[in-house]
Amino acid sequence: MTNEQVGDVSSIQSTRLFQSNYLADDDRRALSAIAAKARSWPAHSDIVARCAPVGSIYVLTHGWACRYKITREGARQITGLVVPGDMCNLDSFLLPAIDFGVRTLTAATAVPVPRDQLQALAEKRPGIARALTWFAIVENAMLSEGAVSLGRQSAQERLAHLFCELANRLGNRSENKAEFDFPLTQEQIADTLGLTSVHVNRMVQRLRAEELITIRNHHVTIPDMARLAALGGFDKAYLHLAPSS
Amino acid sequence: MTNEQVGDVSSIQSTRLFQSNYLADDDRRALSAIAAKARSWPAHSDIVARCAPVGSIYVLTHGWACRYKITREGARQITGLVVPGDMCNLDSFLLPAIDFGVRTLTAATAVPVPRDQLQALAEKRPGIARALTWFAIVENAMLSEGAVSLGRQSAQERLAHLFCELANRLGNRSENKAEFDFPLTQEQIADTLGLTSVHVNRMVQRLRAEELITIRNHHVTIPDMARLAALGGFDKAYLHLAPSS
DNA sequence: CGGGAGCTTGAGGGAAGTCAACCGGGGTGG
DNA sequence: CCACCCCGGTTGACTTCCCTCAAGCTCCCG
Repeated sequence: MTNEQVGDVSSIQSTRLFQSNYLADDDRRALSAIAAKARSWPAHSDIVARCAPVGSIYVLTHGWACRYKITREGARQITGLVVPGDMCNLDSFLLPAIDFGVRTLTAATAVPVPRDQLQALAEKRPGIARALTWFAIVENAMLSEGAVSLGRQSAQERLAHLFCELANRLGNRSENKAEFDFPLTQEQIADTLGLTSVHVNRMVQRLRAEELITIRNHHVTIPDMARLAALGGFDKAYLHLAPSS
Repeated sequence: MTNEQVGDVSSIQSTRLFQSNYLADDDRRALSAIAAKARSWPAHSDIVARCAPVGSIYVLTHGWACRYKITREGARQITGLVVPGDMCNLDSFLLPAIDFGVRTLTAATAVPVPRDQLQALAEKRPGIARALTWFAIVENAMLSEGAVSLGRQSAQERLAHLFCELANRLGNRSENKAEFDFPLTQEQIADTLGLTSVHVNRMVQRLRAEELITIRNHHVTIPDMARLAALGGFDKAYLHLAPSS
């Protein structure tokens, strides 16, 4: 509930791309003009299948999704969580097929933006080109931080880091507290953090025992962001959020 | 030796950015015009310090470098290896300061491209804007693949994957064999793969024992790429190389 | 009320980490 | 020109974090 955007009409206007500082008003109008009709998916279905040709960039307006890859042995690694306002497959802007899949974690709605038209727009409107580059760079920064987490942090630290990141990305922090709807199962958390669901379970319990987080009804509460951030070695600088949040 | 580019004059012309298919001839001329004089660094020195303001993108022409972060506890994670032809800090195109450091691994030379001028160029020349976005997207793909490796592969698999990636990026494969100069210490490999140097040592020995790689005098030989790729679950698709290589 | 997905718990094992010592070669300085 | 030093590679013993397998539980939903 708390992180429902009131008045969200499932349109491109509610997305970070649209709200980018790099866009002028007529850039926004042009973008609105090429956005296709919003489409919805049930939970656990592919928005974009791995290596399939894709003609659109999907901008998520409702629900959660993830980018993921499957190893030969069948293990899954989630390489990025996609929350409302994010682009699912920015890479499709220049790549006709992407080597990862995008799958919904909940029922979700996304606005397709046709690649050809977006490319044409970027050609004529430097603001749009720059906004896209900006998002690619920020995605880069998140992946780099993820590499540090996967490579050099313990399971507990990774969990703390993940919850801190989401609290910031979802943007409903108030002072030192935060809470947000959180639809992931422990198995999906495991696939994000490079762990097993069993171990995630034990570590979540430990975080609970230390009163660092509460998870109930798919809703996370963080009573003391500073303490959780300290545990997870979290510094939001890499998210490059607008100063307001 | 084998991967020296003969005739490399330490200029921007030898870099992947310059050779991008997205650039027209006059884009290339404009790019050459704003590139500053090449600068050299000794081994193990910062090209860009973490969080320091940076006014240029550095395009590496000689030697190796890496992007890295240090955790609170002092552990290092290398988030990307930078080889000749690569950009060290593409992120600086839009970010006035980056939250990672770029450090040379060997003596190295790079060409600084002033950010302001590059931005102005991208504004007027869509080809340049698109080339930059392209590189950001490919960097993204490499980081995503790295996440899979860090999250879901064993030490041996990660090593095999790393050597396969480098063999492809350095572009001197011939049929099923590959060899290239490789300046990293085992500790630096460890920092790349999220391991310790002791464990890297043991696993490298195992790869050697199975005749999958030879390392001598900072030179790697891979007698059977297919076998190493199979071990590392490596598929070069994510590198989005030009079809020629 | 039954079924299933997801959470929880336990026992045991294995991959990788830690600590510590030794080796070996290339560079430096006396 | 040789001795020394230091960095990087190697090896061994021990530890620990996380995985695996397996079973039981809880809650939601039909």
